[in-house]
Amino acid sequence: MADRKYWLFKSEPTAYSFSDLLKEPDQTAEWDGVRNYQVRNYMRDDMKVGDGVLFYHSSAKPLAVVGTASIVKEAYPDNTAWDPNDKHFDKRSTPDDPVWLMVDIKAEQEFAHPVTLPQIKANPQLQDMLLARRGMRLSIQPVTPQEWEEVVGLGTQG
DNA sequence: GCCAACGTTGGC
DNA sequence: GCCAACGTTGGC
Repeated sequence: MADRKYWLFKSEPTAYSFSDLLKEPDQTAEWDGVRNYQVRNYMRDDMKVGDGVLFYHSSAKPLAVVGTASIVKEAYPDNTAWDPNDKHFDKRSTPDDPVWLMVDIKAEQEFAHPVTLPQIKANPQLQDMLLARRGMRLSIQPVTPQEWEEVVGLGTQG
């Protein structure tokens, strides 16, 4: 599809890893817990079924993109926001007026060669990746088609 | 509406 | 464990 977009999803593997995703029924998971407006807006306004996802492990060894996934369900209310027992509970969000959204992603492939952060920083083709920027903390970031090609190439072929 | 204080993220 | 870079909060 011509207008397929690409994203990078960060996750701390101690909280949720790519192998956790691979173990899910149908290798599909709800990406809940997003509590940042910019990230919510990316999900709400720009993410479509079929978009590509680079799955990145943060605060981990190694820091690396470890595989790919795709969007299989577009933004819909994040019900964890109105669960008082949930870590990400937010009383401003209700079923009638949801503030926070989530999408579903499905694993596509696990990289034979995880693409590490130092590798990304050293690669001239990937100099502009938001991930490599100091202070870039968004848990979901847009990725260009060129960056996608490069990272997937490195991940699958080394 | 400004901005200092605070909490969080996340690489190092 | 440190701390820079952000986003959010709350006093004024």
